[in-house]
Amino acid sequence: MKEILIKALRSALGELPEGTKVEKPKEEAHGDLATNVAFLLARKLRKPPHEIARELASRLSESPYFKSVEAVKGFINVRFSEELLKEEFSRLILEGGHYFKQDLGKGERVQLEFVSANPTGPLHLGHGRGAAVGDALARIMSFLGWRVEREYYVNDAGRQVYLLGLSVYYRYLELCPSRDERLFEQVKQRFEQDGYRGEYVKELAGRLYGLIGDALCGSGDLKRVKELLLERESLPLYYLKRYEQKSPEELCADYALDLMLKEIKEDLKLMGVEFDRWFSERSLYDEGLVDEVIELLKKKGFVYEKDGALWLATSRFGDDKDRVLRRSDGSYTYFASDVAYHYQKARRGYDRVIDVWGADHHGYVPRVRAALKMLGLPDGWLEVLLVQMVRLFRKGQEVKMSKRTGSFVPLRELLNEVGPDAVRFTFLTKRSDTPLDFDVELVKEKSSENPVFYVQYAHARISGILREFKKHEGELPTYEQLAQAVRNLTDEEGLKLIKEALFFKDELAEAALRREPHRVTYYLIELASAFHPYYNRHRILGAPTRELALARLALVTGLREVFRLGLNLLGVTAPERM
RNA sequence: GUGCCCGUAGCUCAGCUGGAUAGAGCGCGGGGCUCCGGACCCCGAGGUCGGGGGUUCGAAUCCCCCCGGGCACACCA
Repeated sequence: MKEILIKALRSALGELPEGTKVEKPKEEAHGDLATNVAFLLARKLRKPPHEIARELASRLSESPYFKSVEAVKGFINVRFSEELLKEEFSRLILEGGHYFKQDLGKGERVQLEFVSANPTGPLHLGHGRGAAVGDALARIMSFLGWRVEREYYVNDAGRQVYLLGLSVYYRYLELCPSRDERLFEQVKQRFEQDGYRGEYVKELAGRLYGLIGDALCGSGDLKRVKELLLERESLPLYYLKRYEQKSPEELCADYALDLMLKEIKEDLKLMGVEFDRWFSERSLYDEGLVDEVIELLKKKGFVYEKDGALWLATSRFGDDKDRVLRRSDGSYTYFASDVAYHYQKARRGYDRVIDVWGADHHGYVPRVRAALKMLGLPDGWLEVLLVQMVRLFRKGQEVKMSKRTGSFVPLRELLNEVGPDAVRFTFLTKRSDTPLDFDVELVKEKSSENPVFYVQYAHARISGILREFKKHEGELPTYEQLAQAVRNLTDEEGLKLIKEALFFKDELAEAALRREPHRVTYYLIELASAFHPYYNRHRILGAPTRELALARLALVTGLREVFRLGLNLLGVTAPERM
């Protein structure tokens, strides 16, 4: 819709001045669209804005696209002509959701990395938010012409993974009657310092014990362990491949990783989120990429040694201080693998990379950006979308979440109780950089009052109308017939609905360009809250004349396309009945 | 202490690359189909947009200061 006005302005003015805006006015009285060009031209033309506006308005009013063009206090307010609206809407009926396609991405290859939670525990609410936002954005962007790849970065290396292994090992030993007590005490001590205390660790240990019995209780017969696992467990066993020189802790870690990752994949699948690629951090080490990138940075002169550690001079590119790549004990930091990871992404040839991170990682942004700059990547190449924390409430009481202490609400629990649609939609009713208070009880109890149902209901209701028509007449009109029938729509409110529906195109574009999927959510709620009153006031099938009935049928058919596409892009189902 | 995010109706939040009279849902009070789906609709009450300065034709929106909350500030992630 905006495009139509912009084109008209261009043909009247040529190049539009910097800062030209076309927007939907808040006030309906100010037309369908308004523009500020007159203000911007005032200085250059040395004429008062209202005068320019008046001249421009009279020129624009010649266009058949507009019913009216008014100049008010310097603004130019236009209203689309009925013919244009109906014509566009006919196209929408004929083309379906495809009508809203636009090639904004121009085939740009963009990688979207999101969730990427450590596989050291089940996904919780915060991860769910990241999943909802990342996936919706992926859907929206790929609909609008970007070539999007979804990726999950698996942190399967490093200290956290070791601690997971340690924790499982400890819980496992607890279960062993024949354990070596001295060994147990030693493990216990380490566990009590840094271990993961969640219930799920006990479950992992219990399952392991069920599989391998006492095999790891003493000095540990690793070969026997592996045989038992292979024999009895149907896991991907990706991590258990090279077990020979591993410690019991490492073996436990690998077992836990396989299992956790499987769980995580199931959680996400339950939510309707699928990734194109699960990228293993370990593989970066295995393939020598960490060393390679450090070597490269060394050559460029950004790496130095101090206190036995290897540092990257990130402060030269906007970071607060330099960062360690390799500790004095020879181990690598997560930062090192992260740099390698992004280096690897760059080598894959993406035009752009979008990382969706939890806001608690925001301090991390400058150092990664600095490293990318050193590697010669352009400034805008990496976009980081920070998703704010989800604060969890139960009956008005905040529940502090921590994997270590094991107190958190698993995503799975919420998905089971509330349903994926409500969960996803709820996460997308907030701008992602606003912290979100999530009262579990409230969402559970109020589930029927959740706005998601309001929107889905609109879709189901229309579907019901179509069913009804079919029941009486045997068959629905063809899309061609409906596209024609739109012309006979006479009521003012129906035309307003048509207009609202067509504006989806602009809202979608905005959502994609600004990386703000929640705009789609709000749009849909608004469209639904325009549709429901209409339904209540106007009979569709029972309209005074058959002509009008068909026209209204065409109207709701087009609306249904919008609801269906919109919900779809949010990853929410559009049910035929509820 | 330093940096980032947030502060809008009783609650949860939109609106923020400046635009015309600040919105929605929930909650609260009152009402509505003999009819295509009542998970709906209609009416109402409810605001110093945290506070104060500044920028300009115009500020919830941009800048500065202050207050309040969150997060981050490791050779942890």
